[in-house]
Amino acid sequence: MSHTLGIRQVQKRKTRQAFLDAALALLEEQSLSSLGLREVTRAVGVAPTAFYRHFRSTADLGVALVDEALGSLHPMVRTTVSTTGDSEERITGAIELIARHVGAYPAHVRFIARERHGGVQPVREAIREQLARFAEEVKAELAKDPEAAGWNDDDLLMLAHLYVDQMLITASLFLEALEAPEDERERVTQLAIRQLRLISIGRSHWLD
Amino acid sequence: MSHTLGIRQVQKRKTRQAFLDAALALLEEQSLSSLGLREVTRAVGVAPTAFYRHFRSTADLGVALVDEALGSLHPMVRTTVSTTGDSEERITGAIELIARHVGAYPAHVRFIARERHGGVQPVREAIREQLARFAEEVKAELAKDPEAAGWNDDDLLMLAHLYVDQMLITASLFLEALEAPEDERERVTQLAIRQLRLISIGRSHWLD
DNA sequence: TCATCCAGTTAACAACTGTTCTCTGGAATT
DNA sequence: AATTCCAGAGAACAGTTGTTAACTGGATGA
Repeated sequence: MSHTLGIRQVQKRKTRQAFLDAALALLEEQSLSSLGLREVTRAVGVAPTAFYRHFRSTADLGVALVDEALGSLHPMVRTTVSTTGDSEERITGAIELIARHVGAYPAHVRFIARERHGGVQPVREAIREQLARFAEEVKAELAKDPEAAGWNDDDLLMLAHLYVDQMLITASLFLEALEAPEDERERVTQLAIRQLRLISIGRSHWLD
Repeated sequence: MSHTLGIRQVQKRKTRQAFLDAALALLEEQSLSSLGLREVTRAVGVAPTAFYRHFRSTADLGVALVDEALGSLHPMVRTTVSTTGDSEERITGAIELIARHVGAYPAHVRFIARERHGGVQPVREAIREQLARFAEEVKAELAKDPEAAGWNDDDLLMLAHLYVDQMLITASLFLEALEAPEDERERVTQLAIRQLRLISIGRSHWLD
């Protein structure tokens, strides 16, 4: 069942990845709606027309970037939410995971934060879908927790969305603090932890 | 102390406002970093060079738009937070106010949501400053509430930021639901109310 | 071995961009 | 009444943009 790719397909994949990498780099200081096709091909070191062998448009490339940035993140979210242990441990664990991820893939995080409300409709839509999937997955994990007894589906999804949004806000804060001194990042960490803690408290008294 | 403006200054202000209006309209389907100077002057019906009489660059225009969109909003936020009454009444009141504002100034709201993490640094900075001011003001109002007894300054500011971010998330959801049928907007309203309610519950048990 | 395929190239297109310098005509100042 | 000021116009600049068509040459499959 192994699927050995020919030289041709391997080369094509490599070029395609070069497009994604170059675009992501260029998008650190501009939005997708101002990203030019020629700009990307120039950065890759390839003729402008080669672009069309891989993408219909820059919007199409943007959608591919959304998949790259968020597609592989679902398992991580699931395991993070479902981790057993003290509520406080889970909070600090989640925040540290976010901090680590932002440190490892800052350009991806920046891209998602920027284009979530950006000027390119298909990309906004793709991000919206992925975040909705995250919320559904978080909801499914929350439902397993004994604390979810008595909660209805709507309220669980409401809480899940709160967590997902909070995750993005925190990621964006870490991104801004990336180049800042260590104590600024520590400040962000403490802020994020307390916000999550307050939500957690609200959660545990929801049915009072 | 009345300051009557001459014909010249009145006309200049009018043209400047025309630039802001035209730009805001063009920004409904693109980001500021792709907004061209000529594009704006064409929409206003004026020569490209006239732009420089009012703004140094499109980034400069963007900063002016931030002030227009958020500058006049501070009194509204203050009075909303400080409104007396049942906690539940204050929540529904705040959400309805947001819904009304989004309905009245959708382009402004879209602009802020889009450029908060957008590709133009001075504009991001201007938005960040305004939101920080909002948080400080919300914090000041929260501090007056008897429920704030025993809270330290850091925690009050943490809560204030949570409210401000939640305000933006809600506004963005209303924006997406603007053209949608009435029941979708009602769904958003109910979601926002419950999220605010959960935060409010967390707040009241924070010191337990 | 030979015909087919197809990722990437080359050349050309009309249209667009930001910015400069020079000019104009009516408002503002003296 | 004479002078200064200045918002906007006009023309020109060198570069840029997306998209088309026709091509090349090495990998692929018969």
